Amino acid sequence: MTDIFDLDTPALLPLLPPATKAALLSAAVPVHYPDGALVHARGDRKPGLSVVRSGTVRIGNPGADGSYTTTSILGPGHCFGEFTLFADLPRTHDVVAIGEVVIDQISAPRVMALYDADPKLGWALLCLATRRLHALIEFAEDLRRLPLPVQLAKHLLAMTRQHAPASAPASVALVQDDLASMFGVSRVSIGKALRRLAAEGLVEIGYGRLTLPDRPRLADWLAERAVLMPVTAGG
Amino acid sequence: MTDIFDLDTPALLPLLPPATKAALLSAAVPVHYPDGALVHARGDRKPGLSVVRSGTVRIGNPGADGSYTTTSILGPGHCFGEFTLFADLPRTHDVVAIGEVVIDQISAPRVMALYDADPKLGWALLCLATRRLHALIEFAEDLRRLPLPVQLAKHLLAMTRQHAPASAPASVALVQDDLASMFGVSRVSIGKALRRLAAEGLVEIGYGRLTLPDRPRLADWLAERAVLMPVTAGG
DNA sequence: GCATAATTGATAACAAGTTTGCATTCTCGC
DNA sequence: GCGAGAATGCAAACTTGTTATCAATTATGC
Repeated sequence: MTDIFDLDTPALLPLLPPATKAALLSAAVPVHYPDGALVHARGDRKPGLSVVRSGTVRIGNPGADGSYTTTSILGPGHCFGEFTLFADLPRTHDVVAIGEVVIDQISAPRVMALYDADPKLGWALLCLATRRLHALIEFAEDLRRLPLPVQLAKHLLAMTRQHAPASAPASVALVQDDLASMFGVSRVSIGKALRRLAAEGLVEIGYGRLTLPDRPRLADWLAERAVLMPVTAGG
Repeated sequence: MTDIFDLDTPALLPLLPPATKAALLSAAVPVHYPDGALVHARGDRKPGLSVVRSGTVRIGNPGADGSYTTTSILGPGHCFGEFTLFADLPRTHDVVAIGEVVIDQISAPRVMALYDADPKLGWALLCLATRRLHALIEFAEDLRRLPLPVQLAKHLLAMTRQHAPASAPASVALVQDDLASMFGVSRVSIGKALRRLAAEGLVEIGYGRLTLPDRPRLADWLAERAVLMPVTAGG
C-alpha cells in the first residue's frame, strides 16, 4: 500500500520528464533506513531534497503532551524537504521510516544546480507545491466546517481512489488510532464516527481494516453533505 | 493596514529582482474594482496570475449554509491565482475587493513565457508556495491542537509582527465577526476567548479594535503554551 | 445633540468531542 | 487450541463551542 494519507497529491517522479528524472536520480545518494529510524527530525538544519525510492515514511510531529499528529504518509516517488530548500526553514517535521525504507537524498547545492539547468524541475516542484497547498486548504476548510463522520468518509474515499474498479468494494488496512492521529481527535470519536457510517452501511469495520462496500453510494452520500462545490483538476 | 491575516507569508513582488519584477508588471493589465466587486469566483476556469497593486482583497468561500470562511486577506504586492496555472485547477476561492482595488492581471500564456525566460520568477513562486504551505500546515496543526484563546493570541501577535518597535503596544482594526470567520468559529466563542485574554491583561478589547499592550509578555505567555517547538526562517 | 446602525456582552439549551477506565473481541505465534 | 497482546466497544463526567435571543455600549451622520 502506498499513499494512505497523501490527500490525493501526486508524487514528484511521475511529474518529471525522463531526462529530468534521470538527472535528479543520478545526483542522489540512496540511503537505507530500518523500521522506525528517524530520517529527519524537526529542527534539523541540513537542507536537501529527499525522494522515497522504496517503502513508506510517516511525516508528523510529537506534541508536548506526548500526542502525535500525522501530517502525511508518503510512498515511492514522493518527495519531501522542499521547505529546507525554498523557504529557508529547518525541517518542520519528523520523518520516520515505516518498515525498511530507501531514500534518495539530494543535497541542496545539487538541487540548485539542477534547478538552474532544467526548468522542468522547477515546474514539477511548483505543480506539486500548489497542489499540496490546494489540498491542504480544502482539508483545513473541511476541518472547520464538516462534522467528523463526513470528514472521515471523504478521506476514506480519497484513500481508495486508485483502487480499481471504482465501483468495486475497497478496503484499507488502518487502525482507528492512526485515523485519530490524522484527524487530531480521540480514538473514541473516531470509533463513534465510524459506527455511525457503519450503521448506514457505508463502511464495514474490521479488525485493523476498514472496507467501503459501495463507493459510488458513499460518493453520493458525501455530495449531499459537502459544504462547497467540488473543484477538481482538469477541464 | 495591509495583511490582516496573511499567516505572515511574504508578498511576491519583494521576492523578485528588479528586472523580473519590471518584466512581470509590464506584461500585466491593471484592472480597477469597486468595493465589494467579485474579482474571481470559485469555479471560474480562466487561468492567470493576479497581483494586488493597491487596496486589499478578501479570499474566502461561502458555505452552503450561508456562512462565510475567510482564508486570507491580501494587500499590495501579494499575488493569487497560482492554482489555475500550475495545478490545473479552476479558481478555488471567491476573491472580493475590500474598498477600491487595482489588480494587475497577467494572462496564463504571458506568465508561462516569463517563467521560461527568467528562472527567478519560478524561484520566487516556489519560495512563496513553500512558505504558504508551511504556514498553512502549522495553522492546521494549531487548529487541531490548541485551544481557541491560544490560537487567537498567536495570530494577533503574528498580525502585528511588523509594527515596530516590537516592545511597543500595537493595535489592529478588527471586528469580532471577522475573527470568527477566520477561525471558523462563532462570534460568541471569539468573544469568550478575547475576554479570557483580556482578563490576563494580554489584550484590550475596543470597539472594532484590539490592542496588545505588552507583546513581549504575550509572546512569553504563548511560548509556555505552544505544543511544538517554534521553527522560523533564517538562522 | 440625537437617532440609528454597528458592535459587543450575556444567557440558556444543546451538540460534539475529551478523558478515563474497563470490558470485549480479534489475531497471531506457539 | 490457547494465551498474550492488540484493537475495538462502551459509559460517565466534563469541557468547549453552537444557536438564538436580547440587552448594553459605541460611533457616525445629520
